[in-house]
Amino acid sequence: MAGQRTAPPTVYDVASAAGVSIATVSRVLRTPDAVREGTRDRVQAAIRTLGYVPSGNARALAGKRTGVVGLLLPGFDVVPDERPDLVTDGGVRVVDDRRHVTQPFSSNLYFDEVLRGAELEAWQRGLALMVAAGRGPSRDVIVNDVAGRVDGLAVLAQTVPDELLEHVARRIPVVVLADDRRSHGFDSVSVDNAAGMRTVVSHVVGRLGIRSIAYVAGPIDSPDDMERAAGFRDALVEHGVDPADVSVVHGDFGRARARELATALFAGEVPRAVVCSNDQSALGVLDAAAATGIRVPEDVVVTGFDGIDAGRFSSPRLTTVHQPMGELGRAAVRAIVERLAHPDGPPRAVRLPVEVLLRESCPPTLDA
Amino acid sequence: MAGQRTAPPTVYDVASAAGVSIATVSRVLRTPDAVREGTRDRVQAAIRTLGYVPSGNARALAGKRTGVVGLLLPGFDVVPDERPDLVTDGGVRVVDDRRHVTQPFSSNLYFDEVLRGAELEAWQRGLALMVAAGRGPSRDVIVNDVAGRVDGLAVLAQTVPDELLEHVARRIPVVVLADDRRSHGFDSVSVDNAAGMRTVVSHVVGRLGIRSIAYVAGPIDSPDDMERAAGFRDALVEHGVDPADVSVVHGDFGRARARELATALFAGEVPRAVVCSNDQSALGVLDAAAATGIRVPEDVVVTGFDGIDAGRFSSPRLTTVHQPMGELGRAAVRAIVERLAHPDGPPRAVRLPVEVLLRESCPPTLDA
DNA sequence: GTGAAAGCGCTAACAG
DNA sequence: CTGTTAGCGCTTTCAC
Repeated sequence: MAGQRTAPPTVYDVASAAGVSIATVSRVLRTPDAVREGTRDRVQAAIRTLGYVPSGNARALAGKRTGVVGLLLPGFDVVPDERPDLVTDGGVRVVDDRRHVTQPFSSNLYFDEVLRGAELEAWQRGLALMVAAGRGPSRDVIVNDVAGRVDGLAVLAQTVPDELLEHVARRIPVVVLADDRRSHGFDSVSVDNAAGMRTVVSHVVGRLGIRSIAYVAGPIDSPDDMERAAGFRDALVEHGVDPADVSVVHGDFGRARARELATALFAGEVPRAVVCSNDQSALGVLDAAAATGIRVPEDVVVTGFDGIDAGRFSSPRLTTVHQPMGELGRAAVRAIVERLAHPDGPPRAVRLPVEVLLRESCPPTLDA
Repeated sequence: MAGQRTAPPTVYDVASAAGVSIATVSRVLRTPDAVREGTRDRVQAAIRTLGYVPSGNARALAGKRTGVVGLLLPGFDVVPDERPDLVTDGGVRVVDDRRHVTQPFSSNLYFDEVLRGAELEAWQRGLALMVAAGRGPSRDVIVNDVAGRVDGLAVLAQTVPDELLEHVARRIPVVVLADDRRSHGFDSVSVDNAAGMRTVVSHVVGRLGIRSIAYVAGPIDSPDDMERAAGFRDALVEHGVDPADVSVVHGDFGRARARELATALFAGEVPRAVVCSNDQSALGVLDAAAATGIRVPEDVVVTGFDGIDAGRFSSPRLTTVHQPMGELGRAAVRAIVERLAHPDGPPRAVRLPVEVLLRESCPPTLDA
């Protein structure tokens, strides 16, 4: 049933088996109605018995379009998880997995969702999806490779250097995700970081009336962080808080670092709110609070940004600004399709709305 | 920078720009060392200035191999999540996301991991990955489409009907995942369900000395469930428990249904252990226990199977048999590559080891 | 309705 | 080392 595969049958094989020309075989596949029923049936029968599957490559070559869109993700590198304390029983490892610190974060990388969204949208439009990670030194090869096989390419921010992107953009449309690069001339789909941050902070300051605030920022070169920081400042100003009054610390978007920073912070005068530039940092702050005996939200409220899964499972559960990752993927595919339909015209930047999720770490109100 | 794309440059363009033949351009790309340095430089310069990206399709057609492997996932259908209680502030939705029942499961679908594993292995071997979901009535089209563009195809169990699979298997190697279909003549990569279940149950019966057991099974037609049930029975027999003494209830692998079943079960004589055929069911059992005031693990121990994320966050945390999903994906790509190298030879079935993770719902020992 | 023929852009002998 | 020349398998006019 498997083995012994010979050269796959081609249109020619089907054609002669059905006693027609290859053009007719092609028609049966692409425009069945343009072929007389009897002929069509014979061809289809031949296809079945020969086990014919048309070559997508030949098709793409002749048809000048591939029907495939590419998605370039940041390289997810393997994080070998080491676990202690194992016994082996009948060939099956048995591990004591209690009492370990619950792993820092869910293994659900955010781009899984982007990927699912992209796949869904591609499928709905009859397109196939090719994924690759732009990791390692072989990145150039990969990118060119993928670019050569697809009709359009979606690239997650910072996955590929601009120069490379510009190179492939001369062949196919490229849309950049989660990074508003309109200025660079690419189409882009991104999330409204500033508005999201402005909104949570408005809640903290405006609705909850908190004025003693600390801000845990991300790496200084992060475009996301810059937008969020701007939203943060806007909200402060809007509510009459002097930005100079809030203490800003720069983390690395990581949980561990945030925990250190927060521990130091809590050693001094504890602010009434800690606003974080992303969820991982916020979780680190929660860690620090728990370790220090500071209560959340009673003593300090904490907010994050991203909407990662782990924030739904933390205690207290994390108030955050949720980014619609699935939508990002879908919008990316849509953008490619549109650009394919309208090759000319100025670059477009799509902004996706975010959503503030108020959970226990910073609830709707402070009473109760 | 974007717009105004004209027909992409081809080898011919590069060749004439560099004053060489197309063969030389091809050589610069494939076997750079076979070209004199001066020539090579001129060609590379032409490539840069023209923005040349070789057509993967033409390449695949001429070279008789695509360098792409396909991965067919079960259709992840959109689960539109509806949330109540929203306010809108400055264009950003603000949602009260407290007090909701924590969503039934992590959105981390298990095949995300399979996908990541496959991508990683493909990348390491210089292959690209094409993904598609075999959903809906257009499945045949999708499958043929993908099959026509790749060198080999990995298919997640039950995603594609056998007949279709057999059809495409005549063109390219197919490997079935998570379902030992050796009997059908396909290569397969699967997980050792029976051994895993046998091992947890040995722990429950052998080490913990529990003899009053209930088993929450999955759908009767699930091959996974059958293997696990067999492992369950083996362990019982091995430890001298009469399988006829355990009450077996059939669920649907879903959390809600399991909760119902467990609630009914707990209304009668509460068993000392509930072994479940998958994690979702086990979580449902935990739900029922919590609602009924039955303590886990003091009154009843509960075990699951799969190792999904949600089991790490439940309370108590779930003892389970963890399946190496990432490895599944990697092994799938490996299997394809091997089959490509050895087209003939009998179908091979790869079995991946599982791991028992003892967590609080069924700890290593019952004292303390 | 159906067939003949010209490519699509590239690789891979085969000559020089 | 480099150029010539066949195709790879399919789509697509253009005739019939």
